[in-house]
Parts: sequence; structure tokens; C-alpha cells
Amino acid sequence: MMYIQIDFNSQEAIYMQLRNQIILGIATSRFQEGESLPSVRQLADEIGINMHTVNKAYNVLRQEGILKIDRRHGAVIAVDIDKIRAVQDMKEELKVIIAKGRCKNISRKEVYALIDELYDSYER
Amino acid sequence: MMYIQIDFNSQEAIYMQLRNQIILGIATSRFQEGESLPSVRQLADEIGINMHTVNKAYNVLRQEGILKIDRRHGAVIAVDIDKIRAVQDMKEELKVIIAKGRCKNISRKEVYALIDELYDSYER
DNA sequence: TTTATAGTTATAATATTTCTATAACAAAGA
DNA sequence: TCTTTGTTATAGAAATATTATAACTATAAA
Repeated sequence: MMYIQIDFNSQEAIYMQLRNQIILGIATSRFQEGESLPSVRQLADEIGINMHTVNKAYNVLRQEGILKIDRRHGAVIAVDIDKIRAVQDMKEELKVIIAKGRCKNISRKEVYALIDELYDSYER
Repeated sequence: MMYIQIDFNSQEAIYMQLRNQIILGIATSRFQEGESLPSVRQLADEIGINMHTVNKAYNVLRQEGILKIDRRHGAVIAVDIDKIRAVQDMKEELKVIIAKGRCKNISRKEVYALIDELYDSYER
């Protein structure tokens, strides 16, 4: 049992909701490095969605260097530590969000505080 | 002339690219509070896209409290300062990004550094 | 008052993306 | 051999994005 919760009324694509929850699960140590995720068919069954939707989420996570997938062990949490690329990716993701904050006169320190709140909530 | 650059091969929706560039433009002071944006027809013509696509971008920005739109002056940059809501929105947007950083062992200080880089690049 | 321009609304068509539904395949393991 | 794995292919349905017209009302300028 994975306890994944999908909001079918959300505008966010199902595969992205799934991807997000797996990332959040790893950050909060609900899932651990080396742990196997259910097979695409199993998880699809469990959630009540199609196999390919799970497959898509897994492949996004693979491309992001969060999972490794092979025929033997299925999807295994294996975070690749290409720190440089990870930081670059994050910068790209933050770009518009911070720009919007700048428009709203949100200060650096206020952003720091948000970062702290979130980091604390992911503490193990 | 607005000098908006759309990547038609991008997977990102055109109206979102437009929305992002306007936000970045405000953050970098290329556009100023009180300034009028081109009419939806004008900008659509300039970029070579449909009027409704521009209209959608403008309406997203209105909903985010970045523009005001009325029949007299068209779309005018008018950032509403509901700080509490703006901060809440940002937290929501940061949630998964920071979780992913946590997976990648990116430290708070490294995130701070990114925030600083971005804030500096938006300095006027 | 006429004219032009503003956003708004409506409708339709097309393209793309998302999600589902089947099915078959090859590799690995029991 | 039998089952399970991810992978691939194809097809269709549903939702979203984009374009194309057109008409409407309100405002501003001529």
C-alpha cells in the first residue's frame, strides 16, 4: 500500500500529482533510498488509474534522476547526485516564482523564511 | 514593441510563456507599475498568435493580481499588494521544488544562494 | 455624432495533451 | 514453463490549447 491520494477534480495532470507525491514522500522519508515502488500495474490498480499514467510518472522521475527502472526490480528509488545539474534545474524552476515574488515586494528574508518552513517540515 | 519571445517548440503553453515573460519584465523593471500593455489584438499581431491566447495570459495575470484590465486603458500593470496571499501562493509553488531539492541533498544555504542570485538579477 | 479601439462574449474547428483500453513483446525469476 | 517485469504500439475518448470569425458594449478621440 502506497497511500497515494489523487484529486480527480484537480487541473493538475494525474501523472504529475503522482510524481509530486513520490517526491514529497522521499523528502519526508516515507520512502527511502533503495526502496522499490509498486509495479506500474499494481499501483495503477491500487489508485484506480491506467497503467500508462503510472508509467509516465515513473519515467518523469527517472528523467529527473529520482528513480531507476529495470525489468528485474521495477522502479527503485535511487537519487542520482548530480548536484550541479540539480541546482541548475532548481534555479530554472525558481526563476519565475521569485520574479513574481519580486513583483509582490516579497523580500529575500521572507523567502528565506518560507524555505526554512518547508525544510523544517521535511525534517526526518 | 514589447519584445516578447515565444518558443513555439516549447512544451510550455504559449499563454504561460507570455505570462512568465511579463512577470519577468516587471521584476526586471522593463515594465513599470501603471504602464499599459498593448491591446490583446495588437500584441497578438506583433507576436503572430491569436488574440484569445493573449487574452488568456492577461486574465491569468489579472487573477494573480498583477494586472488590472478595463475597457478604457486596456491592461495596466497594477500589482495588488495582498502580501499574505502572495506569500501563501509562493509557499504552495515552492513546496514540491524544495522537496525535490531535499531529495537531492541540496542544503538550505544552497537554496539561499539561488534566491540571492535571482534577486540580484532582478535588482533595479 | 461619427469613428476607431478597448475588452468581452460566442461559436466552431483544429491540434495537442492526457488518460484509458488492449495487446503483444522480451527479459528476468521462480 | 509460468508469471511478472518494463516496453512498445495502436486506438479512442476527453480535456486543453490555439486559431479563426464575428458580433457586442463602452470608451475616447475626431
